[in-house]
Amino acid sequence: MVNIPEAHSLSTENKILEAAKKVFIEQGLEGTSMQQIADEAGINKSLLHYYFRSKEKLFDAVFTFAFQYIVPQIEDIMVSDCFIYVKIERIVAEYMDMLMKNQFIPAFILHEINRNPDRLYQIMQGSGIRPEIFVDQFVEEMKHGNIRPADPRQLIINILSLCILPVAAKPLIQRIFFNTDELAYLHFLEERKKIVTDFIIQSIQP
Amino acid sequence: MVNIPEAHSLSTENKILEAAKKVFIEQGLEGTSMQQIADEAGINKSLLHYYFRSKEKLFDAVFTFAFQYIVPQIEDIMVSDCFIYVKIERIVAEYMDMLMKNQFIPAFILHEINRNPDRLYQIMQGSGIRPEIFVDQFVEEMKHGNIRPADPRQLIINILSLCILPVAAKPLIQRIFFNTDELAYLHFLEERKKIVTDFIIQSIQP
DNA sequence: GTCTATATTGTGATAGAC
DNA sequence: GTCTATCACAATATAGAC
Repeated sequence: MVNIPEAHSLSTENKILEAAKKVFIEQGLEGTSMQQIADEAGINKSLLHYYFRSKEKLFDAVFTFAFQYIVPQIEDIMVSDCFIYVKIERIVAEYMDMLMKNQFIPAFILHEINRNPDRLYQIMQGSGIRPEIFVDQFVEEMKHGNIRPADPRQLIINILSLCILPVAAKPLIQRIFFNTDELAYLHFLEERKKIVTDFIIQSIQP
Repeated sequence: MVNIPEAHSLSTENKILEAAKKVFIEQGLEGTSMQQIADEAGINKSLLHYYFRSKEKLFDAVFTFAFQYIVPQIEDIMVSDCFIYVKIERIVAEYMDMLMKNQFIPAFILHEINRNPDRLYQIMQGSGIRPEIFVDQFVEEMKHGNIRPADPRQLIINILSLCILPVAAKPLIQRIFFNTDELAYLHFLEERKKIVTDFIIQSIQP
């Protein structure tokens, strides 16, 4: 095969997707117009409909990306075979790193979760996300006496809450505590990794 | 004064405000049309512009309400003179109660925080919200040796995260862990009050 | 595949009768 | 104060030339 199949086409499709990610994730479905996405991608409005049939379909592609991006990244760490306390330390650090690099995704997902739970259900069906992995791992560790007996669901939500909300509410916290200083807040989040890890580990020690 | 001034007018204005609260908070600024609000209020579209000049002005009224409703309610508990551990227990319980009764407000606020930080700044200026109260109280308790030395801002964010995110992400968590069972999730949140309180208190004990 | 032009519907907002 | 009718514009989406 000498020809590179659809090389040009794929490039345009990717330009659209990248532009749509940026604008949709920052402004939401209704807060975004097709014109904005076309401008961001540097192409014509009609091309959006050529590659994706409708605004909804384009949004679904972006939402699927964002959801799969933010949820299952940490499964690999969870099923690795290091000590549970090390796992938690790595999950907190890597998850917070990822969130800091994608600051708008948490509020974007939270908004969509509440605005359209049905779409969420579709996406979850199609993706290989397996929350049981985390529950099972914690139950296993409890059996072995490595962590204190407790509801593993509460523990999972504790970890996620402490990582996600400081990013989802960043502009507010940043203004209240740091006078909108960007670097100061990033430093605050960096310090937070150890604080959250210690916080969690202390709560599960037998 | 025998006449009840603007009795009829106030009633309509309130109907509009209540309808706007419901629709805006569930669907956001751009996700809501003036027609939806008028339908919800059972009145004509034009009346919205008669009482509030524009969609933005009506939204500002709703956002101000939601923001002032969710943020400063717990200041009173904080400045009361009971023991700090009792304060935290009461704050967690009352705050989670309030959030459970207003399930859509957290994601609504988080979305607006990211979408329009400037509006947030205006609202905060106008309201009497004083985050320093919490910082000062914790610093004071540290001086007296009642709680372990730590960054009070991290502590405040820990408490808020553990209370807010489980409500903001309710439809997702509910589906994953409880198969969308409403009562089961409310029970889960009810149990959570004690878990979060113990969690926090353990982390601040000297 | 990419563009221009256009169809069509929905939006926020206003004018004016009552 | 409340309604009907209507404006001006922006939105998604499509048709058709190239």
